[in-house]
Amino acid sequence: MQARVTLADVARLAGVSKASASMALADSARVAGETKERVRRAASELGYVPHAAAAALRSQRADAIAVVLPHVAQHVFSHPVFIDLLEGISAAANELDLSVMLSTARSAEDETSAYSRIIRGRQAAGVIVAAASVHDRSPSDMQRAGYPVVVIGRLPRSSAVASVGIDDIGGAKAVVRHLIEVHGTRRIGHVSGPLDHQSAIDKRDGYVGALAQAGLSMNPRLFFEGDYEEASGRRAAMALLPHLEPGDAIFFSNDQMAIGAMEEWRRAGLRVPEDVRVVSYDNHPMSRHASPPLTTVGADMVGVGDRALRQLHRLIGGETELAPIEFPTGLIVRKSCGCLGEDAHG
Amino acid sequence: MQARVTLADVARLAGVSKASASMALADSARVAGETKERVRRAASELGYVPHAAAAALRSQRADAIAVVLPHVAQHVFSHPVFIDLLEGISAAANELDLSVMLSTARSAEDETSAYSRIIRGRQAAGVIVAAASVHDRSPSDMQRAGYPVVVIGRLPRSSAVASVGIDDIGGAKAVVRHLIEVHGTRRIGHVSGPLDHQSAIDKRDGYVGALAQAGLSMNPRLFFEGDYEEASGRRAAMALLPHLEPGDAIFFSNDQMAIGAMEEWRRAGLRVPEDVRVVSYDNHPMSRHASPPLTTVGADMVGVGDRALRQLHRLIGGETELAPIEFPTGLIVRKSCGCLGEDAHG
DNA sequence: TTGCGTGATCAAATCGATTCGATATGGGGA
DNA sequence: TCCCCATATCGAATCGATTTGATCACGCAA
Repeated sequence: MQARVTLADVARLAGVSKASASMALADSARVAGETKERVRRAASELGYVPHAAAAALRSQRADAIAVVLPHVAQHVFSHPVFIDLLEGISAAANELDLSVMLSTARSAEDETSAYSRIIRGRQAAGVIVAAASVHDRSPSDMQRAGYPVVVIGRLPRSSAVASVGIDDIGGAKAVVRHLIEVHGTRRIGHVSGPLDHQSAIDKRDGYVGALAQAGLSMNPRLFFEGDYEEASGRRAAMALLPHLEPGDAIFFSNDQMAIGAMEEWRRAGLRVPEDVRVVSYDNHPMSRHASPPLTTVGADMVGVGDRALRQLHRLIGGETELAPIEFPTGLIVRKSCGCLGEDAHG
Repeated sequence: MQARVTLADVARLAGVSKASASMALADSARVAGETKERVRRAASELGYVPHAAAAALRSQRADAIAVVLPHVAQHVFSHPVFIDLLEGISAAANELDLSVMLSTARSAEDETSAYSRIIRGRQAAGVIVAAASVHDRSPSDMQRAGYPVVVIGRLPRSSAVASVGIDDIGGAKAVVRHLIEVHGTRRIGHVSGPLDHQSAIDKRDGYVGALAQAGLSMNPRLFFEGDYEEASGRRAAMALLPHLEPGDAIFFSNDQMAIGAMEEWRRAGLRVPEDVRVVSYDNHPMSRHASPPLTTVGADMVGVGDRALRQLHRLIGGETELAPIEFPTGLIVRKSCGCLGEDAHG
């Protein structure tokens, strides 16, 4: 392994002091333009790469941010959604010259220790927390302690933590309204996500709201609390089956549960959408290939990741009191609701 | 933000010097047991968390590793596969008290700069590179420069870089042999991945090998080089269509292309597996829900990630000349090959 | 010619932990 | 009683960059 090139080497080659070299590379106004040029040339000639730890130590700031995925979130974000988030975060981080640390915690203790190690050890200047449960106090604790935190997902209005979320209420409303207005459906059931998660709460609220606006009310027999996993969709399918009447529709709070349920129903001889209409949420890549292709609700998760990182960057930069950001959703109409126009190809 | 607790504070509370405190927390044999205990108590009482940058600077080693996903790999690993890898890496890293940095590069220049920033800046003690192209020199360059590198994916035998891969040759052979031996198929085509990637090369070689062993040879009209994306599966479907004869089979080198192709064929009135048998590779979650469910080849990608991290850890620890590791694959028989036994549920 | 102001450069302190040669302490043997 | 050795602890140097008060050089005005 070749010897490290240090700032002292660069300074020596450029014929200036370490101080000037450092300031030159930081493009400070205190050094003359000609000197800057000379230092920069020396640096690139030697292939100088600053030692991140040394810089971080002296300047007391890290050029990395952490993405924390609490274990409770592992199934809240579907894989593709999480990849999109990471992609958005990572691209924005590249642009802002920040490194991204990934921290997945498997248990609750791991979680606190991961938080501590990363934040208090100053490995990262701030944290993006993905999909915390509404009971999770860590984000607000950390924020109160003065650490920059951005939560991905909508937060209860009372929270003071910066967040970048999705308008799940609006998304759910839109897809339920589609059932009511386009298909004239009047009995609409719901398979929710785990109701200690804001996303699940919001989708349920949107669903209830859309019903109410149409003068309908929800039928408790057509409600099932799932956990976003496919298996719970299958369970929901069986639980709802005895109460389904011709022309009913079910709104699943994610695609995976809808897909599991549809397979279960097909096995039971039920046809979608002829016997029961189905709509869902997430626009998971799989939803396009389901049979029938799912009518669902999507959002720009890459954009969410991007904005989350930028918000965090502003917090790190000293800004405070950032208003929550909420991304809009888009209705993706396919066949499972009873619309025939679009093919799986679309 | 509360003031940082530093090692000096801990030492003061414990009534020892910084030196002893440091050695106590590192569980060194040079400090007495009773002292260790006192220091540990003081540390936990104050909530001491060591400053990672300071430790890294002095000891000249980082407690983080980097996962680099070159831009060329973005579509080589499907999302679920990549998530599994990350999960394995991340879990093992937690266990070994290492942090994980994620670096995705969008362009080739970004790539070198990302490598440099992370490695030469000593942010990470080593790197796991996912799915480099066979033309990518960076891994071996870095390895030659003395940096610990583990590549995920099989490498050409000549390479001296540590790797953790999948036995794609064996996997491809197994699934093609299934077509030959169980279904008696004699005309078997192949839609490969991009042939500058080892995984694509290996699957093609496995396919050719299985044919040869059965005394069959490949028909060039039934070959198509795709790029692992669904759209290229669709293109392959159209390109192969005119040359398909009843009873033919096509081996797709990943599930996404197979799914795209099957949809295209269905639209053209072709039935799978009645008119054309289909097998593929990856055991993507979607493959189970395809219609018909895909017969495919899977591997333990979480395990691969885990082993990759552990190999890297050994390299960092000074071991050298680690033999390449190759994970076995498993054949997952569903309906697309013509087998009827298993249902999508399985 | 001298003095002063300004912009460029420099030397030295600093960040927080680790490391190692030096020192203190205490017990056992002569 | 005295000395020596082993063991436990300590002081100070160190990692590499950043930062800031101090110094230097130079040009211009008096």
